[in-house]
Amino acid sequence: MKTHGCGEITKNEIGSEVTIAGWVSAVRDLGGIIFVEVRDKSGLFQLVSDPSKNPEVYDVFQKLRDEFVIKATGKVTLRPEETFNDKLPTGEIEIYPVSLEILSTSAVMPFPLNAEDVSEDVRLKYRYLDLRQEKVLNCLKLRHQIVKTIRKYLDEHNFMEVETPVLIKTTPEGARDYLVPSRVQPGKFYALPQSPQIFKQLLMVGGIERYYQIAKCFRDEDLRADRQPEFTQVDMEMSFVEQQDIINMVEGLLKEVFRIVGYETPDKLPVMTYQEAMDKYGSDRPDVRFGLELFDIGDIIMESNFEIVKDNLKKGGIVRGIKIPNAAHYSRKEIDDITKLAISYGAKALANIIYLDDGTAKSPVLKFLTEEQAAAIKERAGAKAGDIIFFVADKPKVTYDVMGRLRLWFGDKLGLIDKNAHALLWIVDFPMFEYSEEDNRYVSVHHPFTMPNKEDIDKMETDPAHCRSIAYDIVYNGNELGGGSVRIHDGEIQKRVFKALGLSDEETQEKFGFMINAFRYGTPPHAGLALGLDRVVALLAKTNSIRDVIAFPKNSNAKCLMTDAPAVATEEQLRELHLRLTVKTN
RNA sequence: GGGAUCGUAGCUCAGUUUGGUUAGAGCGUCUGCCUGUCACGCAGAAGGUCGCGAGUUCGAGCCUCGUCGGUCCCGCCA
Repeated sequence: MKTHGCGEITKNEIGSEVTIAGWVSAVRDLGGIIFVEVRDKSGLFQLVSDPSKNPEVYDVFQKLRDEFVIKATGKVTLRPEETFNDKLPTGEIEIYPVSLEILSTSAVMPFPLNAEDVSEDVRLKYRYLDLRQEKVLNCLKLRHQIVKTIRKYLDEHNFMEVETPVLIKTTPEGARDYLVPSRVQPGKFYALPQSPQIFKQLLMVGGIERYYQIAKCFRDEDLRADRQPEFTQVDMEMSFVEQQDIINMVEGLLKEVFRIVGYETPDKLPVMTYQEAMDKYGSDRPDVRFGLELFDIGDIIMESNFEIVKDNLKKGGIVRGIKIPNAAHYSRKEIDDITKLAISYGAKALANIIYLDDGTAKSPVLKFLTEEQAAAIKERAGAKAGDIIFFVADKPKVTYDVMGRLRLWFGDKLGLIDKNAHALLWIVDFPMFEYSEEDNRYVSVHHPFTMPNKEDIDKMETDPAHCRSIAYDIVYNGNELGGGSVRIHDGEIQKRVFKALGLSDEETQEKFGFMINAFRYGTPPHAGLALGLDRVVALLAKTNSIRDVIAFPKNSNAKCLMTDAPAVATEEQLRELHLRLTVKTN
């Protein structure tokens, strides 16, 4: 139907006849002469109607409106030099069509294309029109490039793509499952996978050795700008490997992916332990594009008369501080606001010491400290006249969290973040378990199939909080791109983990029996990782919402504004599924 | 589940402070004029249950309460 894409025609085609087809992007009717811009996936091209040159198409030109679909044939000609448009790749050429056909008309657009400020709900309702915008199209093009690159790389490294089921058995632990009622088995439900975790491990038992999948995953949790109810993971698993093999493989993969946006990643990425990340950055996904590292003054406080904090430390709490340079001039209100911010992050209080320009220090906490202790704190902070230090003393989780967020807030406020930087690093040695106040038991930090660190393995029973696992995350500019672990391939260790998680033998058997059974038949050591594809694409596209890189995303209430899903089911459907509603739906 | 914020023309917004005649602007649409535009230009016109409901009032876009919807955040997300 067409010989060229609109954006593909160059001056080399001058004199030859081409046929193009696409959407009318703009009509500029000057009375006699009419200019029309045609747009397709490849770009824009200008058509001209001139009564003295191609009068046979004038009537059709006059009928054209925005977003009509048309087909035009004519010879490519050079524009008069004074009318070159240097904003367009095709700005020096045009066509006076000898034939012009309207293939489809268009209703008036509900919102202007390529305008910056159209609200997202309007765009999502008409997502099929939104996709015509260059910016949106470019996001999908980038996503395609990235997926293509990933497939090529993994294929070249002997990975095999295998599809795993979407209707699966619900699994305990982790996020809330989406449930699908079974018609043929009344009262029973499938779950949609939160990830293909169990299946990819069983593929290893099955001898696949190297597996990957661009896998849809589902989690029924409340959404955020970077969270969708269904999202895509680049899921991979390898047999006969250790942590370093996965790291090497993924570094090679990321090198290819980042090359697409013109960034050459280092051959070896930095590796930081979880503990170091928490101590220095208050986060397991530290943004290392800037400093403002946290410091510990617990030992100094313990020598002092600061009884409230000392009590806290004795109960297992910690103290972390952050130094803000040249901030001593902050007003009382500014400091109050920062304190409120820290409280909103979960702190009970935020202490500060202001180092005035005259060399003296001002703080309500100085009365608890000797001069030596105050000097030690100043030195620990690396503070000088004109700086402020802020610190929090609380349970480790709260202290890290508050100080980590405060650090990010200051990094942003002080403009310390280089938006063009690419800070990739590995976080390793994650803890195996964390205590859940809600469930009154330990839960997996990663998942229950993660291998405990050999040195810590007996801590599973004696000191679960300090048992490290062989789990790793890849972090980019303060975002978790993905994570994985070395898996347990020994049934006995697996049973000990389930026990540490407070699962009884019966529960374990009922929920994971098939897996434990599978592991009885010769399980290769294996390890894997999954990347959050939507997030990877969003970050490389420099957009802050993953909705921008998903063709048909849902809104923050998990609703599709275009199709109005989810929708009510008919009485007949419910009856077939043996379901009765406890809410009125109309 | 909680917090913040928004909802006025097809789109983006002003008007809400201090309730008062017929609710405005830009873009878009339609009509006319216009032969080198590329955000074409010029002239004119159409276009509104002010999210919805109740209340206060002589009178509500504006005040009160409720409700629905959008966005962001907390909780949640192995």
